[in-house]
Amino acid sequence: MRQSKLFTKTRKDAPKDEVSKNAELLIRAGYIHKEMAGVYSYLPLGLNVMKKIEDVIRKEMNDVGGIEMKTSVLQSREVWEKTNRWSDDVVDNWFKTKLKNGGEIGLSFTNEEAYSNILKQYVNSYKDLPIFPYDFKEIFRNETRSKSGIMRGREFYWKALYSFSKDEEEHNVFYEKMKVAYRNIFEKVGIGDLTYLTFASGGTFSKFSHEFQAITTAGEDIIYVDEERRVAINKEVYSDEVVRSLGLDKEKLVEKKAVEVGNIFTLGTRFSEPFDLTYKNEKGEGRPVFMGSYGIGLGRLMGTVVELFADDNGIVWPESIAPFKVHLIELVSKDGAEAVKNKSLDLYEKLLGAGVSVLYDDRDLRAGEKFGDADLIGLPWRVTVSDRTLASGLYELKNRKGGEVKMVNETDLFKI
RNA sequence: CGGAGUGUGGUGUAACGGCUAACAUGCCUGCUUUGGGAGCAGGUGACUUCGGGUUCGAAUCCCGACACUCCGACCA
Repeated sequence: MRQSKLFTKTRKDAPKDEVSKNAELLIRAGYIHKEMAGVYSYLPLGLNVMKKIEDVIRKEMNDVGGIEMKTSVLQSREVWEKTNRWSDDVVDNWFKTKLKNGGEIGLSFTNEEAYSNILKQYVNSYKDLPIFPYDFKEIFRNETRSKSGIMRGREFYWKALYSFSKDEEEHNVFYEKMKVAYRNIFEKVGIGDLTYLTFASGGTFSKFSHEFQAITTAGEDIIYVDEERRVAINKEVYSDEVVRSLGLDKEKLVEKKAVEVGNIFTLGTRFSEPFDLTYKNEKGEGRPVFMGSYGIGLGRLMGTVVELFADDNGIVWPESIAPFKVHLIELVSKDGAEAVKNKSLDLYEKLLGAGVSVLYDDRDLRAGEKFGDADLIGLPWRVTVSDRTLASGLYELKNRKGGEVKMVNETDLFKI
């Protein structure tokens, strides 16, 4: 896209009401707009990143058999009363509102009820299972204190998948697949090395749930990491007994701050029972469906990536989720303006033709400003066209992450 | 929800209880300049979050509300 058409602008000053690095940079670079504490609008660049993250997750979910759908944001009181989670005494962070006729409804704050209620209508036989529906959706939580920029909001976008299996055994097979799928996701968005499968409290149906914790001081959780085995224990369940039961060596565990970028959880029959979500087995006997839940907060993931890779000059996106792959900078001088513009436009169109996403800085600004913006916005590759490059017949290519600059011809540019 | 702090042009800041609320940046005009946020000139833009109070006089002091940030509790 032409940057002259991008209505957002960068700013030099950090917003005074943000301390967290992710929000500060994302606002300065024009990715997001703060509406209120814990609530952000996603501007064109920000939405672009969210979509990229969404695509990465969607692919992995589909690969393990996930089927995408979308549950409603407005939630019925009746449905939630079945699991005893409507009352504010039980769930204290509901956003609730009223219908004109006086009926009370809630804004979705998680999806177990919605899925169980829907699936009850379609699951009758063992032949219908297992199934793995999921959605991407806005979730609302009336947090008493939101913080850390987009990493903990009152409104956030997540992916939630629910598994519906015949029994625990079948569930476990899928659960293990999801561990792999999640690992792939975090690998692809560039935080694989820093993300640890973490044992956390499991609730009623399993000893542990599993969190994916990315190491960052911006995180809110404390975990104990075993570097060799690539696993960790959340402080909330940490004890000598747990360490022993997992076969870990207490001496090797290192305490780290981390952020939970995903979690997978065995629900068992906790939701299927109240909804009477059962199926008939081969013998015609009714059996409760065995469930699991698998969530990833996309905004939090985006914020985590910013926190982990940003440098003093701005954001540094991994290629997989950068809003554009290339930042094409044209630097026009008085004499060669037309030649540079023609060459830039030509390259812009060739790149687009080759399927490369490009942010083309066609604005009439000075070099320093354009470079500063490019660093702040953080696209992986910066290509500069100017009198100089024209004279050499080469392009200047700079890698945002490593910072190395080289002059390349068009063929090599396209190779890279 | 407990504790602490803050609220001033679009943005970031300044202003002892006392002149027409200042500076920077942004934005607009013109000139000049063109490889790391240049320069000059002119211009635009704030009833100082809201509501009360004290005072001859309030951005400034007091009370209340709201908002935002941080620490804690809680949570993906």
